[in-house]
Amino acid sequence: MKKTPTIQDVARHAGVSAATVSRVLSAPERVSEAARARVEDAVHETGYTINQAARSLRMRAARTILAALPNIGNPFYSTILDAVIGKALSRGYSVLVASRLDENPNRWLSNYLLSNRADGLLLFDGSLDTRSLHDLVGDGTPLPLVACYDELPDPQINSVLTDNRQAAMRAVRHLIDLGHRHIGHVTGATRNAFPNERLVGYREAMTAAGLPLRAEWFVTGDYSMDTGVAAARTLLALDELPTAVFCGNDEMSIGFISTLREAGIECPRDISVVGFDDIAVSRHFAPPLTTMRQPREAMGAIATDALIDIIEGTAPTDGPINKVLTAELVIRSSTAPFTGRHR
Amino acid sequence: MKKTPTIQDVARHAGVSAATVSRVLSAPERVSEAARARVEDAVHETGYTINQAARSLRMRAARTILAALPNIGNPFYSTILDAVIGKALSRGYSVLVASRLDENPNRWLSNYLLSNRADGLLLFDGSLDTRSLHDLVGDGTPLPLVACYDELPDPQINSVLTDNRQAAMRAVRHLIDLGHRHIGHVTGATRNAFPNERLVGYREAMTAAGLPLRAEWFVTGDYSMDTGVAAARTLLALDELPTAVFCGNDEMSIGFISTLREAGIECPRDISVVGFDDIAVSRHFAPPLTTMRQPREAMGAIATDALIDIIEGTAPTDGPINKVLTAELVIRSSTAPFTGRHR
DNA sequence: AAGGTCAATGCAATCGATTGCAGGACTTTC
DNA sequence: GAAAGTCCTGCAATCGATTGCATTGACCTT
Repeated sequence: MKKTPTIQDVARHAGVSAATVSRVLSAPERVSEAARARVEDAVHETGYTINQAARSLRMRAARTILAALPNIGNPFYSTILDAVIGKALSRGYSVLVASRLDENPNRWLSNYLLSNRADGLLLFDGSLDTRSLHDLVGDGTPLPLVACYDELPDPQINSVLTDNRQAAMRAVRHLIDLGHRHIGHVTGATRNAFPNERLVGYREAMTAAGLPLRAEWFVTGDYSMDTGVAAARTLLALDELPTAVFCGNDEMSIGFISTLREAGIECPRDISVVGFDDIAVSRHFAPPLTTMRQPREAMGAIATDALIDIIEGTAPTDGPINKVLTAELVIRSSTAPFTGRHR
Repeated sequence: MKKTPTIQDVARHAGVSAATVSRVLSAPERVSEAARARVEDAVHETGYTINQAARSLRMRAARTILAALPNIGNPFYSTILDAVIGKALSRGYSVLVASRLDENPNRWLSNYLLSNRADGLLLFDGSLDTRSLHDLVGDGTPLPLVACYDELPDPQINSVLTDNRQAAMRAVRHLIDLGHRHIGHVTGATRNAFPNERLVGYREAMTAAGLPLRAEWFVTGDYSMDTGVAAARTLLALDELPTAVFCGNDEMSIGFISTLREAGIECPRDISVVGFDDIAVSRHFAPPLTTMRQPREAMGAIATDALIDIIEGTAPTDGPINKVLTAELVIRSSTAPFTGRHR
């Protein structure tokens, strides 16, 4: 029946003013031993919890960050989000999550950020174009923002990301080292103005090894399993298959491999496949996938730390943060030495 | 440089009072055509966005719900969460996410709910015991709460869940119909006082068919792939394997099947496996998994709708909501008729 | 023309926590 | 003993939006 107690109720209980209660809670050393004890008792007795809305209004800070993801259903993002939430919690922040904001990003962003709901933005969605980002950053005081997605954004923007180009090169290099010469690529869609770094890495590795890029072995998907399936169908329609394929992520690899198998093409016997990300199932897939493991937990934690540092003004101010992480080649069973003969 | 505009700024711009601006925004029909137009222009010019903290304080409502999950990294939960976020958005609510709250649930809950950060709780985590729930519900006015997890909770608590017992029975029944008699079970841990409904369903189906429950074919995991692996190792150490196994979820099925394969036991040739949930990879796994599909999107959407109805007081008040959804048997290739001979 | 109705709008209190400023009690120092 | 300093605490303004109540004036009715 009784409403939740306010700081005034606690003050009355302890026989002090609301100001003193507030100080006990946020700067205990500025209050006498005796008063502190009485206030602490009163807090306990009344079951007081701070009203965050009032605090946010007064402090102009919500102690909340917004994580914007293209799709939480995707295990890649959900792992990162897990790390984000953990880190945010340990620093006393809550996490609001927005997903699938393809429809009206600006409405979203203002809805959350310019309205004291969230103090900063962790952006995992590369589909928001650079203009939107700049509009945000350029709006009066810069908006606390850390980008954390595949394509390299504007270096002016704070970012934490893995070196996708290097990683892709190493993945392809691995196939080349195994003796493969006919290497295809299933790319995820390039969603914004930036080049797809994994695709660029593929091209560079091929070119560096003096291998030709065959247009018919290059298929575009969207990082979903279904487009991995579609990619396999596309290749199956050809006269000649590549002996190895670098897939833009593990999900496409899974769809790709399982579709080939239905057609009698076994991996790695007939075709080697390298994926990207090392999602949870990759270890247990049949065959276990060779893949470039992205340090997802580290990504989430580092990006969150950086964002909160920016929000709290404790970040170094000499230029934007541009942290680059390195992916790790995990060799399992979806790749094997090339044993056949070309032509 | 200039701070974000307030409702006062808009009022000055439009030559009206703040009250009128507020009314234009929330009850346009109560304001004259002319004033409305001027205010709308002023809103546009100033780039005004409402300060949610102030609104929450005044309204005693945050238009935010809290989703508490055991683990977002798990694709099962992340799909539900996606639906939750979509539905919440369409009703004008934001979603705060808490994950892994095993450590100190009460601190969490008060931190979020009793402090005007969130208006209600969507609980996906069965590890919070009934006592905690009741403490919450019984605290003065009942806390808007909808539970949404595997084990059937106290019927006093609003809930949206699938009929796990029925579904488990149908899964086992499917194996029996295929001719299997030696059927094992890999169960997820029972995390609270309630019985694990999938396990109960397994037992009932077996008993109903007059089949014996062999203790050595019953293994306990925790719904992770790793415990699926462990379960397979446990069974491999036995003299005699079951010819079919019902796994408590798809992730354990995946770990289970892949580990058996390494030991030369092929699914479904040597052993049939039924999973549960129908997560995204199940379709593309090798073999594609036969499984009980839970209507995850529907679960998330219905639970969210119910919660918001409760928050807004538009829910029917005649007793708690107890919605039960039905899982669907999806037959793929991990199950096959029993062809061998027993004994 | 007086009185009544009604729509439109403004005034001012309110939500609950924070904090600059000032005052009181007490100690230190010369 | 007085001035200066220290420590603790309370007063009251403030953050920005909402809303009950009062006021205004246009228009209608008799």
